[in-house]
Amino acid sequence: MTSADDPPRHHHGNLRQALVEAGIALLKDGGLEALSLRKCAARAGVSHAAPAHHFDGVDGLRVAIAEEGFVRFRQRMLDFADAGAQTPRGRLHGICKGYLAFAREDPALYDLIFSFRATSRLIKEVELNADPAYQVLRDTCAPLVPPGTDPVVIETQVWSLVHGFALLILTGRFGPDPVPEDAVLALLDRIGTDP
Amino acid sequence: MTSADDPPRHHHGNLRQALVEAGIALLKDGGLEALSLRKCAARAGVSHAAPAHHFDGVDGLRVAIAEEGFVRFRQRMLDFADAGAQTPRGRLHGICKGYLAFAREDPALYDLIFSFRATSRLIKEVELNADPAYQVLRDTCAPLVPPGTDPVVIETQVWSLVHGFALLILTGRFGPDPVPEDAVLALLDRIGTDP
DNA sequence: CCGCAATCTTGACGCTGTAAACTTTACACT
DNA sequence: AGTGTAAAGTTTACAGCGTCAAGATTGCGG
Repeated sequence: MTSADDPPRHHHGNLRQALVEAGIALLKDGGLEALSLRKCAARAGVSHAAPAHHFDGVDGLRVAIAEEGFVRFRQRMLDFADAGAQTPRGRLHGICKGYLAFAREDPALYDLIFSFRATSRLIKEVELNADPAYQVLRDTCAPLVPPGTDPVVIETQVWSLVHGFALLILTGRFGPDPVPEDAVLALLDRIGTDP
Repeated sequence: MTSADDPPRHHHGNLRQALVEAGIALLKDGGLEALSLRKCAARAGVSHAAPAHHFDGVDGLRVAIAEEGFVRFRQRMLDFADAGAQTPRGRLHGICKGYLAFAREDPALYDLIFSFRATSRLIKEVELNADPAYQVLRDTCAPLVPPGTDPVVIETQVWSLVHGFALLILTGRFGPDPVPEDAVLALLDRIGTDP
């Protein structure tokens, strides 16, 4: 358990970080299936077994990459929220646009961070890393929750809508046609309002 | 069935179908990562290279399993739609419940059919197999499209919402808590209505 | 200065997908 | 009926993968 500001310790400067970045690069130009321990090791200039000293197998590497992925995911949402209108609705539009931007800019990394299933033994650790990103969504939804309504209702509606839309884009459902993003934003605007 | 010491048969009754079913069984009890050509072959009682005569590599097998998966997916939606109230809203509730039922009953198969990305060279073939299932959703949405509205808007809203919710369930986002399905159905009921 | 633990390397094993060469079966044609 | 050919299945082989064990290297604390 090394903290972030430890000085570079042994042979390689910071192999763990180098391996994570190598993995992110592999994802970016080869998709989910291109990610492998041996290729990360090769890209970092170390032997194929070196990563074993930093991660618990390939699953450990995937968790570590997801940790970094969630950091970037959260930042992308905040970037867009801060850039738009500083109203509750404005910020909600922002995080949704950031959500979609991240999915489009780095689809394989997006796939990776959402590739862990409830049945996985890793899910607890992943959720810990994911929580700061989810908190951004919760905080943005909070001002829009009508009195007497469970916040989970609003969060689930927003989240399902945007997450589903992002996945449909990634699966190519809309082809080369202009993506009906306005349809999603229109429905988003009705969440939390009185019918 | 063949007994143990039969000479090698060079014509399996319908090996292709047997391999697809073996693959679906593998998915069901081992998840996406448990699927392999060699295990399918072993389960079908055939040598490891036999599948090559029926599928174009492991990707071909995945496409073939997805084809069968979409058939079952479509049927599950129709089952639920036919079982509920025979009104436009009633049928919409039905297909959404069927959608979620399928995802919960066979999560790995659900993962598989939505695992193909827009950048894949297989996407055209997969979309062809997927279209009958998507058509069910389009047909169900059709009566709910307000005059002057592009049907794609309504379809995208319904689809994004339900697809996103199904994925969030699979990723374990709601934990062992009762899943806020009512929240999604409530928003679903507002799609296609005047604000 | 010495010992030790962390780090990295090498080598090996089993599993995977894939290709090539071979054998057996089914069927169409003369 | 006999034959030739294509389809279907087997065997063998090879490269890439994750993983483990054992050995080498490094840096730090006693």
